Amino acid sequence: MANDRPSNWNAVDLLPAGGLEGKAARGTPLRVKLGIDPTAPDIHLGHTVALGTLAAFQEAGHAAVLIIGDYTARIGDPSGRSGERPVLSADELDRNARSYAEQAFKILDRDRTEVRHNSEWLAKLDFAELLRLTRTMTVARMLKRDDFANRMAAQEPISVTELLYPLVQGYDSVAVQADVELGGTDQLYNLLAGRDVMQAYGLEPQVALTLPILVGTDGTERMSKSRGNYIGVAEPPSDQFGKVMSIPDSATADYWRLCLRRDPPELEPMQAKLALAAAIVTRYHGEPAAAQAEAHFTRVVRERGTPEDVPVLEVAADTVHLPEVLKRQFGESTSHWRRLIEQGSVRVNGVPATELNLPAERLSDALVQAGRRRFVRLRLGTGALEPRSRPDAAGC
RNA sequence: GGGGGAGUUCCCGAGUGGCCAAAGGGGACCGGCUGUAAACCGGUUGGCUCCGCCUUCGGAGGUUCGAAUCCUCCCUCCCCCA
Repeated sequence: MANDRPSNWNAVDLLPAGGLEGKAARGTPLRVKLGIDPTAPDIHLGHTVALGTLAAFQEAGHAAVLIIGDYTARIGDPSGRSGERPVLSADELDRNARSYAEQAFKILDRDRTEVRHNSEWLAKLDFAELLRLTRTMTVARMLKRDDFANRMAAQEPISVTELLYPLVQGYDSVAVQADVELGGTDQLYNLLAGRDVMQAYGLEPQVALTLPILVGTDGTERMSKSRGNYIGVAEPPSDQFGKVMSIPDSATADYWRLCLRRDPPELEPMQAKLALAAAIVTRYHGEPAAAQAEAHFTRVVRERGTPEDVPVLEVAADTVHLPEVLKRQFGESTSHWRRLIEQGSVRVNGVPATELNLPAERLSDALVQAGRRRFVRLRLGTGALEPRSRPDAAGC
């Protein structure tokens, strides 16, 4: 049936040829593995490409095995890396692991997903077993892969631990007896190494299915938290909407296919992107939230209006130092806000601010806008702006 | 174990005694324009009680009127030979 066709899986590679059909012919549900290392607290749309395919296998009646790489994260996957990954603390990894699984269920069917943490078997792996594992691979084969070859050429460090990564990932496949493993195209090497490891352990090698890499909001680099070009599945609706709108037009079609597993609609670029943003927000927050996010976008970004909900900040009755107020509300430094005020991009009640201090009489209920999208309403109160204001009773 | 090289502001990367808060690029932010938080063009990009002051160039000392730049020791990393 149509569901079993690779086109439905967004697959780039499906190796070996015919392998999947062969396994499917057994008639029993396949065990489809996807591993995610909890290196950051949130899942973003980049992760959802493979998760979506895993969900598609689920729908087709196969078994989804989601591996939270709480142990492999300690090694650091070298795939696509130009340098070593920073190692997170055990606490952080635990926290991340929890939120990962939770967020993954926005895509997967919770009741039909087998979630495993690879610490379950890797923590018990003893040295003899590790040695057995390392004999399945040669250094020459390892160093042939692009990531390492490039780093060698650039005289950059490669740790022995990193070399171990593909083997350990392969060991995961042994542990869960995977029939198929999913991963981005950058995972091809690891997925194939898994085949060798399985064979060495007397198992039928898994089928490797690779998926396209989703570009981030910049439209060129792969989506990743560390590059700051990501759209998180747990982000607030209006942020998701805005971020989707910020992707280049050229990326919209891919987003439709990879994030939503749908064909892009035949619309003008702007309309297609608006529809995409709405569809993505709907998926993760529901339709009402999507409608609100779109309204917010239209109002604030397209029409340059004021949002419906503006946060209120209490300030003391003394003259208010604008940079300090902005720093309080939005972070950054007072120097940063000074610069923006100089550039005329901070408005008080719609008028560009020319002075740094705001006299008390102009302060009451003042709407302060910093740049296009940041707003705060000031309200007189006891909220003393340290350190320049003295403790006074006048405020009450 | 021996020899060589490197650590600069968010990132990459110039800078080898004062003209350095430190070139250039990337990123980010702001502005213009626009169909968007796209594209394109322009500006900004250490901090502060901000036209002056303070803190930065792996760390700690030292030389000097003055050091990212010179000296000493230490830490980290890379390469080559073994």
